[in-house]
Parts: sequence; structure tokens; C-alpha cells
Amino acid sequence: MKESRVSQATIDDVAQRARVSISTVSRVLNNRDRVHPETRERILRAMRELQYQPSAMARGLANQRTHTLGFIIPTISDPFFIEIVRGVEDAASSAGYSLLVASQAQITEHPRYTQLLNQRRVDGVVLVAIEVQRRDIEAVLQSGIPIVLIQQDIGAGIPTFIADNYGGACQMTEHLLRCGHRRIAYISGSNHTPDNGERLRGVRDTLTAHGLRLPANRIAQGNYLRGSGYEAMMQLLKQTELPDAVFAANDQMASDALIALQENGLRVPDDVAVVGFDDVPLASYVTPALTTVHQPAYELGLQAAQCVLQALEKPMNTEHVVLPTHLVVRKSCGCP
Amino acid sequence: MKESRVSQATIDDVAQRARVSISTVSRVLNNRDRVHPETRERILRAMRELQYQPSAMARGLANQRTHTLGFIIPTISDPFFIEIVRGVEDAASSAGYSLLVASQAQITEHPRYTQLLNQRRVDGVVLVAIEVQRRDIEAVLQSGIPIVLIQQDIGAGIPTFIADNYGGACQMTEHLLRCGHRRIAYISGSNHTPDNGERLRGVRDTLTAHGLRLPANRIAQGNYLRGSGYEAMMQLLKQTELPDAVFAANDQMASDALIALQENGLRVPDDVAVVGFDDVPLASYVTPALTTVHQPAYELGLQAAQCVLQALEKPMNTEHVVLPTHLVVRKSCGCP
DNA sequence: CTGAAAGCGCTTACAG
DNA sequence: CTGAAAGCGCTTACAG
Repeated sequence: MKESRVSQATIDDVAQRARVSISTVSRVLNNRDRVHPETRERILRAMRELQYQPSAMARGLANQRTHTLGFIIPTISDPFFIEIVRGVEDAASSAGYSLLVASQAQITEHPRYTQLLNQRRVDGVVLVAIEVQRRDIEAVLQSGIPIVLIQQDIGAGIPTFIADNYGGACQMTEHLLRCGHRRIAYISGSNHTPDNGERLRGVRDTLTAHGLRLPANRIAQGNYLRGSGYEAMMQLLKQTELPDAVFAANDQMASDALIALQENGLRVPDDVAVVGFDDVPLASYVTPALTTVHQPAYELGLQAAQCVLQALEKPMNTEHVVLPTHLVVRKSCGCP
Repeated sequence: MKESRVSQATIDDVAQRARVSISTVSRVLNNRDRVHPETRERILRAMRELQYQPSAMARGLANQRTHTLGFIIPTISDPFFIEIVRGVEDAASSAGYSLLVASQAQITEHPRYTQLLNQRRVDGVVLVAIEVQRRDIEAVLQSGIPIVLIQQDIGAGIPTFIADNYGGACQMTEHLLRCGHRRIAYISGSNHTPDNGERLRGVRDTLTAHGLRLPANRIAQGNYLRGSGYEAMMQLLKQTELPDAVFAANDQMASDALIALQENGLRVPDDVAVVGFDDVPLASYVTPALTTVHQPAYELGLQAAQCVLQALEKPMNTEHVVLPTHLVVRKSCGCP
């Protein structure tokens, strides 16, 4: 028993039923040229009766447009990235575009995503990247397919949308100092990622401006992921002096640091303050609720996608957009 | 200045360069028929030199296969669904398939997703659904495109993958009773969703089996979403008798209930125990850490996607798979 | 082992 | 206002 796939109506079926040529059907389909009102009616009726839906592939082949956006993201499991996804989705779908998603941890090793592009499956690309080199996307640039980057600027005239990591880190550090904290420790995200670099720079610059320092033994290495904040905090606890406050490069690590402190019988924020970065939902559910820096993740995704969508219409004027971040004060910093 | 899109090589370019017909190029592309080794070499070299990548659309049009799976999901923002996404992604990509994603809150109102299907953009569909009616997917069934459902069984011989909601709820209720709790309250998820129905039934049946009841005033209405557990808990607190334990239909609501209790000066689990369902990351970060029921979300996605992928090859033998859930005991239940 | 030709379902000049 | 024809870039019988 073969599958009894009910074959769908094609443009020929519609043309036949409406007693016109396929050219005219195509005209009403695309709303172009003049078509006699009566003819149009007849065609529309035929379409309805046959439940006609044009084949996306045939259209794509004919006019070299897929009406699909490629969306490449390191991992879909991170709540921070989820918001970006939502933004991209909203922008795409309200423009009638679909999303071809490729999540990819090791973007350099198996550039599965280049297929999306080279196989001409997508009209444009939004790439959320943490460690992209220019050569990784050389193929895309060559192909002339519009691409925009989120979260990492690799120059080369590629439009980029990033959050103000430096500014956010400065604000947070100022806040900690204002609360009276002096010995600030930093739990670092993955090294080499530009956002971590910017945040660290913000902390350092602010401390320096106040005549304070961030010595090497007060920086603990994490990797942004679950669990790494715990290990990093343990390292910090081995130091002779306890820090006044720990600034983790994201909320996940800050939350794990909370656990480490608690296990060691230290109270937050009384003994040590802890703050994070991102403002993911988790931040407000841990105890004490995390003071953190809010990132405009949804906006980042929305604007980046709108940017490629625009680039599809008219030549893209290179943009470099930095969206503001802002402080969210809750309990974990110990400030009134 | 027009965009200077470097046109990509086509099968004709390759054929010309290798001095063969496109038929033969197609043969080595698809690894079919015998091709003289030398010819093959020449063609492969030409492909390499031209950086040839076959057009997905052209292939799709010619053989009516898109090598793309449609993935429809109510919302991508829920951490529980994320895991399903990961499973579907892994299955698809390891089979060389791409994922066309449509997230859709109100699946019934604006069936944007039917376009994916009718426009023949996808070879198969994975639908994570909470409130689908048979008529919503009538079009898909008619088209003969394989579809599998996750989380909701609407019968009609459609393959379905669901977690054992009933069993999980029974286990949890047994556990609470074993801990000595007697007055159990339930914070319900969206009404009408089958998973909520199953969980509620599990609670009720287990209580009944032990000669206990779940009176209406001990069921508070929530909707699974952030904040609703808070309101529901507030309702329960208005009752004259405090429950011994509150069973929330998911971890998000349980976490919000925790906040409501805390605000009212009640201690968990000493005054009231609270448990959840899902076992999302949040569950282990709230204080006290939530006792909950683990759902095999990743597996659900993986197996469902593998199922459609199989159905693409050979006629699909209707499957109805129930994956086991299991208890995860942490602190919030107050059991030793 | 290889090629010429038809076809997949559309769009787009070009005529009329 | 409408139609015939070529073309998008492949695959697939059918010959040879």
C-alpha cells in the first residue's frame, strides 16, 4: 500500500479551471499588472475551490528568493539566547519570512551553517556569535547574501548589533562602590569572548578611576555555563582575604556562586555581595534575588532581523548599533 | 551601485568544466549509477574548483523533497520546550535535515504554520501542541505529509509522543503521602490541556486510593506561566485550613508559589511543602530546591523527530509512545 | 558508462 | 488586458 498523498493543486490546475493561462494566474498571485476584475474573480474562485497554495520552492527557483532567513545561534538552551530568538522570530514572521534555524556550538569546526547559505536556502542571515572569525563567514560575504551579527563585532563593515557590555559593567561597579564595597572580585565568562572582555574592562576601568585595583587573584575563571560559577567561587574562597563583592559575568554563574557561598556558611549579601549580568528569569528566583545588568536581548534580535530584512530591499548601509543596558537592583548587592 | 552578488556555480558550470553532461554531474552528486572513476574524479575536481553547491530549491523542485522538517511549537520561551527543541534539532541535523521553525501561541487562530505545509516547504512535521484539534491539522493529514505530535494525543491514528504525566503525578502524590502530608492542594495548569488533566487525575486517583479527597477549594487555577503560581497560592492561602503540601502543575508555578508563601511569612517545607513538575533548571536554584517530576523533554523531541524521519522512508506504522517520568526528590517536600 | 530531453511549478520579459 | 515561451537548476527515465 503506497502512501496516498493527495496531490496538491498547481498553477496549471488553477489556470485550467479558470480558463486562463498560467501567466494570468501568476499575475493575480503576485498582484502585478492589470487584470480584468472579472478574470481576477474567476481565478480567485478557482484558487479557493482547489485550495491552491503556490509551491515555495518553485517560486524560489523562479525568482531567486526563498522568503526564509537563516538564523545561526551557538546554543538554543541558554535563556539569554532565547530572548534573542524571540526577537528574530517576531521580526521575520511579521515580514512574512520563515526561519531556518541552525544552532551550532562549534561554529568553526563543522560549519554546517554554510550549507544553508551556499545552497541558497536563505535570503539573509542573522548570526549570533561568540567566537566568529572573519574567514568563517567569508563565504557568506562573497555570496552577497546580507548578514548581520549579534553580540560580536568583527569589523569588516558587517552590520552588528551588540549590547553595551562595557557601560553595563561600569554602572554595576559604580553601584557596588557606592554601596561601600571595596574588594571586588570578578568571575569571568569564557575567555576570548568579546562580551566578557568588555565587561572585565568596565570593571577594571571603574575601579582604577576610583583608585582601586583588580588583582589577578581576585579574578576567577568561569565559562558562562552551569556549574562553572560554583568552581570559580570555590577558588575565590581559597584566597586569604574574602572579597566584599563578587561580580559574575552572567547570572547563571552568579547563581552558582550563591550556592558555593551558602555551602560554606557565608551569607549573601551580609558576608559577601554577589551580582550578575543578563537579567534572565532565574535572577529573580534565587535567594537573595540577584542584582544584575539587564541586556536588551529581545530588542537585539528584533532589530538585527529587521536590519537584514531591510538589506533585502535596498543596499545595506553598514550599521553598528549598541543597545543600552541598565542596572537592576535587587537584594544580592546588599544596598539599601 | 547594484549589489555585486557573485553568482554561484550551477550544475551547468560544473558539467562544462568537466566536459560531461549535467546528467553525469547529477549522478556523482547523488552517488547513483556507475560513473567511470576518471570521469568522477574530473567532476569532483570541477566541483571543488568552482566551490559548487547544489541549489536546495532546484533539487527540491525536481524531486519533491526539501530535506527540511517543519517544527511547530507554542512558545520557544519556555525552558521545558527548549529541551524538546534540542532533541528535535539533534535528530534532524544528524539526518542532514534542516529545521523550519514556527512558534505559535494561538495555533488555532492564525494557522501560519499551515503555510509551511501547504507551500510544500517541508517533508515532515513535528508539532508540539497543547491545544490542537483534529481539524487544525486536517490539511496536513490530507496532504500525506508525515506528522507526529508531542505532548498531546488527539487520536486519529497520528503518531504521538508523550510523557507519562499520569504516572508522574501518582508517584509524586504517593511520595507526599509517604512524607506524612495529608491535606494536598493542587495548583492547576491551563485548563483543557491534556497534560494538566492527566496530572490532576493522577493526584486525585492516588488520594482516593488512600481514602483521601481533593476538594474543589483546594484546587487553584493557574496557567503554567510566570506569575500565575503566585496568584494561585494567594487563593489557597485564603482558605481557612492551610494545606500540608501544594502540588503545582509545573516548576514555574511552584517557584512562584514559593514567593507567595515567603511573603506571607510561611516557611517551606516546615509550614507548607511545595512540589512541582518538569524538572527545569530553575527547580534546583530556588530555595528550598524543588522536589519535582522529571520529564524526558529532550528524548521526547529526539524520538518524535526520528519518527517522522523514518516515516519519510517507509510507510509509518502508527506509534503511540509514552516516555517514563520520574521523581526527583530535593528539599521542598520536607521529606528526609 | 554517458547524453539528450522532459519535467518539477513557478516568474518574467516579449508580443499581441 | 492576456497568452506563448523561455528560464530558474536540478532529477529522472529513456536511449545508446
